[in-house]
Amino acid sequence: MVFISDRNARSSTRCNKCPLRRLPLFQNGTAAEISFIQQFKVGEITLDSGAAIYHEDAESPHLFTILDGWAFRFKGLPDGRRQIVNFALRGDFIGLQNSLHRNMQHGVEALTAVTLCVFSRDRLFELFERQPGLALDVTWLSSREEQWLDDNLLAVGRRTALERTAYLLWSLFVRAREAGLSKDSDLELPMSQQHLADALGMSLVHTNKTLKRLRGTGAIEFNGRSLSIPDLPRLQALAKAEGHRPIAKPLI
Amino acid sequence: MVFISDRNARSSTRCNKCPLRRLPLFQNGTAAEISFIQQFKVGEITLDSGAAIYHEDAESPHLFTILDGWAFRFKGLPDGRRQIVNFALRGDFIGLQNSLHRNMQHGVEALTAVTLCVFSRDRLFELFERQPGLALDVTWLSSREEQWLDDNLLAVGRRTALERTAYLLWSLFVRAREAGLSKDSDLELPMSQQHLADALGMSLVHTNKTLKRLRGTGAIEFNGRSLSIPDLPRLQALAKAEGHRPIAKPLI
DNA sequence: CGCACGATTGAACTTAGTCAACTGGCGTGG
DNA sequence: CCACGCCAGTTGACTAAGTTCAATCGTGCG
Repeated sequence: MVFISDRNARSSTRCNKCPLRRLPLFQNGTAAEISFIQQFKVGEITLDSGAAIYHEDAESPHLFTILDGWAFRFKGLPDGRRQIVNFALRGDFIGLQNSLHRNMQHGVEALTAVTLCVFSRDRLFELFERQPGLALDVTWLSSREEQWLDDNLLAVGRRTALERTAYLLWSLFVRAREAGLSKDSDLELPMSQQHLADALGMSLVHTNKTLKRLRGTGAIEFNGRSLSIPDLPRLQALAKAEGHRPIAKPLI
Repeated sequence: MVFISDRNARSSTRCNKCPLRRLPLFQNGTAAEISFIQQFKVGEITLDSGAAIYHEDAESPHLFTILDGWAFRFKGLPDGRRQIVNFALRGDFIGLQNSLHRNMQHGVEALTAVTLCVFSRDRLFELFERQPGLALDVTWLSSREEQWLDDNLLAVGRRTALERTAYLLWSLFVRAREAGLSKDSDLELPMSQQHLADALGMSLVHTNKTLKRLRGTGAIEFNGRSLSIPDLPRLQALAKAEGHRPIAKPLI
């Protein structure tokens, strides 16, 4: 499924020149760490929109960091119902679960064309042995992902449709802005309303109507896939979201 | 808040004699690892049912493994709505998020009286430096917790009330059985219907009615807090759950 | 006994899902 | 160029699911 690009064909991004690390969102990392990450990196891969990064029940020998593009993680029920569990964008590390657990039972799909840094699962233990700081970073990332899931679970389980939709758009905007993907209060979202519905745990029709209602509040403008948020605090209030404190995250 | 028992007052359980490790659910661990865990362990603490293990916004210097009893992890909205994000029982490691992230934003509460092994957050890095195998175990546990959250999110977002309730009881039973807490097909559950409702993302009334409907299918018997599952595969089918493959987990 | 608390039930109401039709943009083949 | 079909988005009407309100039941306990 996953095709690893030939490193000789086109040289992949050097970790010490990684464009992501320049963002304030990410920690600097020591020279030794960056050099280790470079060795840990097996190559780079580009996938088209809609391609499977992980299949829902296959095992994978790779871990990835998203260098560019959007993806989403999902789980499905046998009859086709699907829940998008989280979105992932550049800088996000994915695949820990798939690598650590035989039966991963969740899929990851490219939402746009994506470029991924590819790491070898087999060398993960080596990373833990030789770079305890990086190992702690991996764990940090894992536990932050867990926090996101907590947030999403709270949203899906206890927020009303309007709050939940506001929350999703608010959190996507905040994350995208940190990743340098927004211009002022504008953001180009890559997902269809069906994707949003699958993330919200609502039907497509109801998602559509809720978006309309949300537009009606004036908190957002949203036509096609262009989101604009004239009053972020108000959207946050509608979402009943707590303030967001930016923290520099590790980048692997 | 948290009171650490005096190790001199009453000797705490020795890790090399930990009663949990005898369960097939847990990996054996090498002598060196167990001895390190013993040093990592600061003490033991017993809390009454209803006590806060972590507050919803305080920072804590400790990590815990549940030695005995049940707890639950939850997140709340300002107006009092609450989502139980997961239940935890003996052998479960809790607090990684709270220790790694300043603003943890979720609480953990004792559901029954609980006994906890207490670890010092400050020594976590030492663990990563000196015991890469244990560090990987910590990460493994974290990513498995993440998988549970994925499952719960799928359940809350996409399963019907009946499926979702069946799923919750099924997964609680399977986990409790592995932890040696069930007798045959019987299990004493420690939580009220309000707890179940908060975990299911449903109202108390609807939870009650759904439980009645579920009893009506004959898949479960459930009076008071005694759950009995005469036909586990049928409950699993009602829950639209995939089979469960038992895997020995690390114990820290 | 009276009270507290969790469980249970019925009824009215609100929210969300389903079905079905329609719109508008965009690309392709005639 | 234009007709056509496709697909995502939009809308209304109807149905199903879930919440809220309110009352009742049962048990354990001071």
